[in-house]
Amino acid sequence: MGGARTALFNWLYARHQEGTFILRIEDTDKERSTDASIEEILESMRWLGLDWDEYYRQTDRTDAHLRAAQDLMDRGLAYEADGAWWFRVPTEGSTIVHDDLLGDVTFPNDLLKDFVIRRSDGSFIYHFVVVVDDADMEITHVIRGDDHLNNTPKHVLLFQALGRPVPRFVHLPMILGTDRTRLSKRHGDTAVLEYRHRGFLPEAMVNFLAKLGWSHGDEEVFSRQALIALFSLDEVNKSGAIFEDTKLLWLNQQHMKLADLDRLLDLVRPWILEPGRVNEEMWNTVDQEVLRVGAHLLRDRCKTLRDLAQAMELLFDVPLEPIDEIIVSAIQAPLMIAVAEQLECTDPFDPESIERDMRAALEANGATLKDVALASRLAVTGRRAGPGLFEILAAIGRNLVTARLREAAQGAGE
RNA sequence: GUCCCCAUCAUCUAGCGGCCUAGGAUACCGGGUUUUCAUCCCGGCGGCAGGGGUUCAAAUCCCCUUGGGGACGCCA
Repeated sequence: MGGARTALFNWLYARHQEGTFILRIEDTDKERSTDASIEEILESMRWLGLDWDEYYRQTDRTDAHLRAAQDLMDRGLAYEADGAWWFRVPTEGSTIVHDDLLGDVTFPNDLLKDFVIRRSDGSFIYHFVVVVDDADMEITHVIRGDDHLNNTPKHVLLFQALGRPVPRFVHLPMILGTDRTRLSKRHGDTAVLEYRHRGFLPEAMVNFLAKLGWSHGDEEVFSRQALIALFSLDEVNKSGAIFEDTKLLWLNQQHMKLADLDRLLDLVRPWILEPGRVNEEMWNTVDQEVLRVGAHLLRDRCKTLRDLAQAMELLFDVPLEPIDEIIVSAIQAPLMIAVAEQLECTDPFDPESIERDMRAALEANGATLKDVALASRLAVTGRRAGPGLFEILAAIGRNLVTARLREAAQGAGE
């Protein structure tokens, strides 16, 4: 999650500046960097919509690393010991890191020790490779996590030894878990893709992550375009933030309300099909307008795509999965039959006509809407709560509505 | 232990010396709207870690303490 936030800030900065966003996989540790772990990173980036202009793996650039290391050896700035190549750190003076966020941070050199740049097996160490790559790729801004601040003097020294300009640094504060320690797999860090699985919208995740450390006055809800337009390093915070998903849930709801309806339907589709009650054919043959209107009515009370999918199931011709018990009294049953009969001829089948005809039918039977409102809602939707009765009836459609009314009336008193 | 960073409500934060008896958002609690629920609107709860300075004036600047985090690998 921390990596995603770092990637996002880099991406926002690059896009805002209309610069180049390079995705570089730091795979110099064979143990850590597997095809699966790299694929997860790529898929997370794709899901979040963080598109890249160039792509590298550091291990693809070994030739360049070797040339740079050999250069240091040739000039006596590095030496070999125990089969590894070591960078010689000056014993005197100090190294200053100019950080655009934190200001100047001074590290006495005598506290730094010589460090390995090339392992005895011939592979290179991250600290060395990252500097060579940044220099070769003419990276202007190094925006990364706070945990790298202590490594930065090493990097500065290497840039200087290589005779290359030192880029600008921005060290972002850590994202903390609810236990206040750095977010890690052991302490409740959830993979980015897990949030996709939980039914979050990528733009909500992006909005949330952006706000974790960046703020723009009192504004809370940002579209991707707005973030690109407004993002500025000047508005980045210096202190660590705890990752709590209560606000993420709220943001997701906000973005679901903002989302284009057709896109929302595409996104919610897998969740509706997943339980298996609604199949592909039913999805394809149902009136699209039913889905659009239904999604529009239902999304106001949903936090995630999962919630929405569960709610939208009632739009399909499948047995209701009642959330609340459907209770129809012996007195209500004939009234509901009368309503069903009336609705067979209601035309058009829209909220206004339904309300008018329903009230008329009830009045003709000496009853009022109040007598059957809740029972009808339960019969047709399987729950006590939901959108306006006439709106949801109209959205569900005549056939399902009348069938469910009759079915519930028949089961009355059981 | 050594070094580095950070410090405003439970959480995310605004604040860059006077506009602050500290503003917004989430969460929570009330009220309104809604035939229901949600949305929405209104209100409430709740914080400048502590102590010294500097200044006419400090949440804002400086120092100390405390607290939190991070780094000290032939990991990144």
